[in-house]
Amino acid sequence: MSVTVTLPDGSNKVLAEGATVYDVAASIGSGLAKAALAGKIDGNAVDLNTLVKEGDQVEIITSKSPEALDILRHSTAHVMAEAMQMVFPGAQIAFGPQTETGFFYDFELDHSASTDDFEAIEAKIAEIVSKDEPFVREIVTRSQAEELFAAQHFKLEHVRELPADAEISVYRHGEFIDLCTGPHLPSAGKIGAFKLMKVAGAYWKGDASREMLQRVYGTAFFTKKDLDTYLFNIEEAEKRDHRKLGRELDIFMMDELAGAGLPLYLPHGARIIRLMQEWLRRELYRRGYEEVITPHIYRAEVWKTSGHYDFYHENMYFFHINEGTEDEPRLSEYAVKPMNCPGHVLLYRNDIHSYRDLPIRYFEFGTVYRHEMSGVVHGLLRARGFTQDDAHVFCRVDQVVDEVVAILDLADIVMKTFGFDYEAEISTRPAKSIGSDEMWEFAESALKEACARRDLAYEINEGDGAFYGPKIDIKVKDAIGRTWQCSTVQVDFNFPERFDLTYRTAENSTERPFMLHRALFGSIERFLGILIEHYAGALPVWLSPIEVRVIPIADRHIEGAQALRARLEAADIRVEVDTDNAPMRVKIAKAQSDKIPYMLVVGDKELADNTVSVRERHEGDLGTQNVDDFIEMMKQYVIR
RNA sequence: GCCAACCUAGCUCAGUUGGUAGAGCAACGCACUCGUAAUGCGUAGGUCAGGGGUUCGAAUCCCCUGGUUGGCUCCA
Repeated sequence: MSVTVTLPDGSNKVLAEGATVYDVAASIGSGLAKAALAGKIDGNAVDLNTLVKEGDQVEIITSKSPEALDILRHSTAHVMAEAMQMVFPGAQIAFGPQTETGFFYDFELDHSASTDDFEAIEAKIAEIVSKDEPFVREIVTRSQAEELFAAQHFKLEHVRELPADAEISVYRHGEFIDLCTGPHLPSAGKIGAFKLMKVAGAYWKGDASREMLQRVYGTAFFTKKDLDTYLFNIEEAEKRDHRKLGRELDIFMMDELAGAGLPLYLPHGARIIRLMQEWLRRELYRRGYEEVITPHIYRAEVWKTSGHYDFYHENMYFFHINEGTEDEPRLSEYAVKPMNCPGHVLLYRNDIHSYRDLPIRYFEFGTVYRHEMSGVVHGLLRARGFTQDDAHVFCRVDQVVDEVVAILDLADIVMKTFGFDYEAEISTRPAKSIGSDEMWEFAESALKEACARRDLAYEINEGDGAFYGPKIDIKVKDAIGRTWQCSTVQVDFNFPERFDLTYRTAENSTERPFMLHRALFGSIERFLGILIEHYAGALPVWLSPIEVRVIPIADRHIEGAQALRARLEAADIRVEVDTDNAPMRVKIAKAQSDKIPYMLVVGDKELADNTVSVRERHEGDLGTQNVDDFIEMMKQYVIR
């Protein structure tokens, strides 16, 4: 008997009797294969003829397939668990999947493992790999599984939670046996290169109330060369880390005296943030937004009305102040705002609104403070104090879709302007929520309709909405492929209700408006952090804190350089002069590492005939230009 | 908040088994006055994150606090 399988190139291949997927793989020049047939076969040395009928389509995965690396890494995780049990006798094993960049395995150990143990563990792994023993799949009954894992309480717990009809498969590798659905490499020798990366803590089943396990991260590749490339890329990514560049380019700093997650902006950083705001403010004014300014602190009553006092208490900064006398104290409680909504809601409530006034769009560059848990702060990307480009749109039911479309439109302009690709997600009603079914249904379909109207593809994030309404999130892809949540559009049923917001209809009745929250940058600081990494610090000219640096060749050219600076400043160009007593090429090198877009070299020649020698940071020497021509060229970078 | 590691000059980092600190860059001074990615010489700079303990002696070992990093959890 023989079967026909389909190979990766689309051609068919007839399998001889008794062939295994690995025979197929070998015959097409690959050492790794996985045959998948309705989930019944995986990449082990299974005799295809026992499982595949004539005419079945069998997919063969070779080491060139995208899935292959996942399989390799998951197999490496097994080998690592095997090694860990030798280095740490009695280790309890939990789960060990592959990840985007490698794999991990969770353990419960008598003594904490640390990176100091990596050498010993890696040596064991290498030893196991060199033995090149096969991974063998077995199907077992539930009672067999319970017996096999009698000494592994996490595995045992997992076996007992498997549904009654589940097929239970285990993989043996040498002495090591693991509960696992597979697939795996044919044998451990296929692991070409591996490296343990770091240790971390992780809760069993991701549940903070369960055991804290030790998670060991590693990565693996088919070849040493691939591993080296990966490690090199990590180094490159570290070079563009916004925390490193933020310090090198004088953008922001942190001081432990100030407190965690509280960045201080140096002049360059402040400049960039103001440029971002200046640009956005113009776009918003053109689209019917009105800028407002609201307090940074409010009496606790505001937060009791909004619900934050109960729901968000542990993330807020509260303080008390004596508004009485020393003898007769009268304590008032205040909190620093963790969001801007209440201010805008109070502004709306200040007046009676007609249906004709809507939509009302209030925006604010609102700095908020959230006491994030100590373990989560991360440079500018997750800070405790940050500024949102926050806006709230109060509108009628018939305006919701149009408003959301307009917001998506603007989000698209923002992302294109800053050079980002993005993806959209719609988050729907969570288990714990307020509002009627009709409201949720209306809001969710309004968001979907808006996306459809803009031809914006989106994923659905089931049950991940806020308790007060559904939302569209826009995630930005940065230069190294990571995604960050930035823009958000949310429908809110909570605030209009709690603050009793109303408007008068054409029939002179009272109606409750819809309230949309929206932010485009999200947090300006987070957006800046992503920008810095995206451009490796070389921000677009229009956002560069210094656009031009004038470089006098010798000391006698400094005076002329200062005169040139004055001319450029008069044309609103952000310019400075390098007056250091250093050779010109040293000044050039300095300007390059400062990522200054344009360097203007001036010496005897230039000063004599009113020209500049222009050097662009990426293009290099552009030759000589008239000063007036250069000023004219720079006009394109003015925000207008 | 949890797990682990880390904190030495402004920055990047050395500092062997405990014997009371070092380099490069930056800064400052002098010389050089230079044509597109780093000129030479010199000077100064540190309660080794802070506090407590062990010890004849602590950057080094132990404890506490703060901060940082990587994860987990969280992210109205």
